[in-house]
Formats: sequence, C-alpha cells, structure tokens
Amino acid sequence: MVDGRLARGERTRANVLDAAVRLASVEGLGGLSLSQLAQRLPVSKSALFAHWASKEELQLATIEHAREQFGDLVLRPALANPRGVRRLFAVHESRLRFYADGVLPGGCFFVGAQYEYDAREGAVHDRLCEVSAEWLTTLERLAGEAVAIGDLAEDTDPDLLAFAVDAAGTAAVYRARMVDPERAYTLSRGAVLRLLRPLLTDPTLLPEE
Amino acid sequence: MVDGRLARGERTRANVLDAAVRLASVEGLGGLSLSQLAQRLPVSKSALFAHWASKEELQLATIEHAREQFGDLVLRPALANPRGVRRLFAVHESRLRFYADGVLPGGCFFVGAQYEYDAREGAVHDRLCEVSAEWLTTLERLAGEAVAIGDLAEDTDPDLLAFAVDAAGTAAVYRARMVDPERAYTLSRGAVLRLLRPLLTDPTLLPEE
DNA sequence: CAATAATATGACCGACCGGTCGGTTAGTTC
DNA sequence: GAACTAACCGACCGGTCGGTCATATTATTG
Repeated sequence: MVDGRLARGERTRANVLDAAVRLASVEGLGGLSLSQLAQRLPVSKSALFAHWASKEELQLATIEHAREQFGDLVLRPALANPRGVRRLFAVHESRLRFYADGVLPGGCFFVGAQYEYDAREGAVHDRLCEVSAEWLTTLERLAGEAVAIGDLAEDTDPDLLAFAVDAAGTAAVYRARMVDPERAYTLSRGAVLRLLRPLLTDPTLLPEE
Repeated sequence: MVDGRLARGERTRANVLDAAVRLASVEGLGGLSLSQLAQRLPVSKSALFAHWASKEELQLATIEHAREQFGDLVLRPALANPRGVRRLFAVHESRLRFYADGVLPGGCFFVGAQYEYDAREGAVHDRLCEVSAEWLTTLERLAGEAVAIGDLAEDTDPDLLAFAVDAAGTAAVYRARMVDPERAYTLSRGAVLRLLRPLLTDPTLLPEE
C-alpha cells in the first residue's frame, strides 16, 4: 500500500516540473519566476520551497525533468529504427517533430537554456554542459555506428557529422519562431538530407527528399 | 563648431551602448539590469532615462548598436573577398573569428537575443525578427551569387545552403562555451567546408582543410 | 482515538527592479 | 556676467523578486 501523502507530493512535484519546463521554454530558465509558476498552478509559492530548497534546486530539477521528457519523446522512439544512418536521421526527424508538434510553447527547453547559460557560471551552467555533452556524444555514437556498419563512406568524420546535424536542429528552433515558420523544419530536414546523401553507400537507405 | 554638450551626450550614449551590448551578451537582453549597467559605467541610472525613455527603448538602441558592430567587424571585412563562394565562406570565417577573438564576453549578442525572444511578443522580438531575416537574406544572396557566377553546381539550393551555413555558425557559439572550446570553431569551419567542397566547380576556390 | 509526519498555506522580510522627480553642473549664447 | 539649455545626479516611488516562518490541513500509524 502506498502512502497517500507521499503520492500527493509526488504528483505535485510532477505537475510543478511539467509547468516549469513549459514556462522556462518561453521565459527562460532564469526568467522563470516562482510567483508566476505557482500562480498558474493550484499551488502556493511556499509549497515550492517545501519541495525544493531554493530556486536553483528547482532549476536543476527542471533540467532533469526536461531531459527525461526529451529522452521519452525524441530519443526513445527514434531508437526503434534500424541501426546506422537511418537511426541517425530518425533522431533528427524526431527532434523536428517534437518542435513542430508544439509540445513546449517555447519550442525547445534545452536550446533556450544553453544559450541563456553558456556564458554564466554556477551549478545550472555546469549541469547544462553535461547534458549538452551527453546529447552530442549520442549523436557522435550514432554517426560512428553508421560509418562502422558501412552505411556511410568510411572516410566520414563522425564528430563533424554530429556537429552539423545538431546545428541544423538547433537553428530550426529560432528560425521557426522568428523568420519563416512554414519553411524552417523543411529546410532543417533538407539540410541534413543533403549532408548525408552524398555519403551513403546505399542511396535507398534515406528518402530522396 | 560642435556643441560640447551634445558631443558629451553622444559620447555617453556610445559608451552606454557599448557596455550594454557586452553585458547583454552575457546576461541576456532582458536580464540586462539598468542599475547594474549604470554601476559599471561612470553614469547614474537616471542618466539612462535622460537618453532613452524606457528600458525597452534602450534595448532597441542596443540592438541597433550590435547590428552596426556586426556589420563593421564581421560583414564588411568579408565583403572584400571576391564575389562567389569565397565571399560566402569568408563571411562564415569572419563570424567565427569574431567569436574566437572574444570581442563580446558572451560570444554573440544576436544568437543569445534570438533564443531569448523567439517565443515572446513585443517590439524587441519584432525588431530581432527583422535583423535575423536581414542576416539570412544576406547569406542567401551570397549563396545565390556563388551559384549564379558558376562557383557552385547549378542545381544547388541557395536557401538550403544559407540555412546550413548559419546553423553551423550558431551552433559554434554554445558549443565553444559549453562543450569543447578548443574544437568548436574548427568543427564549425570544417562542417561548412565539407558542405561546400562537393558543390565546387573549381576545387581550388576553397582551402582543402 | 490520539500521536505523528508529510504537505500546503498566508503573512511577511530585505533586496532589487524599472521608473519619476526636483535640483545641480557644465557648456553656449547674447 | 546674465539667461538659457543639455546632460547628469541622488533620493525616492510602487511593485516584484527569492526566501522565511508559524500555522493549518491531510493522511498514516499505534
């Protein structure tokens, strides 16, 4: 039998973090105000301090929550694809779909947080560095696998490829909201496709367009 | 004969905007606090309101100042290169050099501001949209010229190319500060080079590496 | 039932925010 | 030197920030 009090706390915590990720995707992780966060929830500001000792701890918890969400909605589904270049491309498409579906009102939690904290110091910056490195390592591993199993030309540099794929996804975020919403994701998908196709050993592994 | 009072005001305005661009590149354009800005200058907070009616007007003036700086230090020098793919690549290299030289402590004013305001509303967001569109249009025009004069294969999509070049520059900003400072610019340069080289009609137009 | 423990609350704190105001200083004009 | 003007300053305003605390509510346990 579960303790109803603990269950209630767990539920509150999840609700708060859900809202925090959404709010931070718009206002930024630093611009996230505890009063505003509490106000748009059936929760008082003091209750936030009952669960997290400080704003910084809540920010760190929000990062973990967003990381889990990204893993569940972007990475995991894409990993169902066959190993190699198809899986790498599937991760990029999955990322774009996550943005296009409007899961978060601000588009992307991590891209926003990265550019907000890249020039600051502290625990939030440090944790974001780790998560970024983890994400890039994942892309590099996927690119490396695609080369290793012979999907891509053997002189392909996996790190360079991972950089370019990540860059195309990152740029799509601001482009979709500031320049041309209708073309941003098409351009991003097309850019990665043009990048990968010349490297393919078997051109049928990826779509033409 | 110039009026010494007006000259003094002009000097103050320039000093404030210089500091504002630098500060905003670290703290963000919204996180820019007028008290802090005044404090690190020989200027009082009230003096700021003597020159700009509100924080938003100062933010807009800061955008214009950063835009001029970007034009002077990034675009203009690169435009000295011969028209075509060399000029396009020179703009990318010039951008990376601007970052690597540490002209702004936060790396890039515009990349930060874009990801800060892409999901918000108001005059600042609107102006940033215009500046972004202007920058992308410039890249697209350069890519179009490179195709038109025969530097690049004629079936090259200039807009797609411009997207990828911009993306590589944008990604270098956060990567240099959060993941691997020593490799970020090399990767960014390499990514654009690998992108352009297969499209060249004359391989000697760009360096090997 | 009472004792206990986890969760949640509202009133409150000092610090800082953007912004206003009356008054002072520096430079020009006559 | 008097009159004028642009630039600048310190004190202050209402409001919001992150954070504290004594108290109340809710659910489990003996």
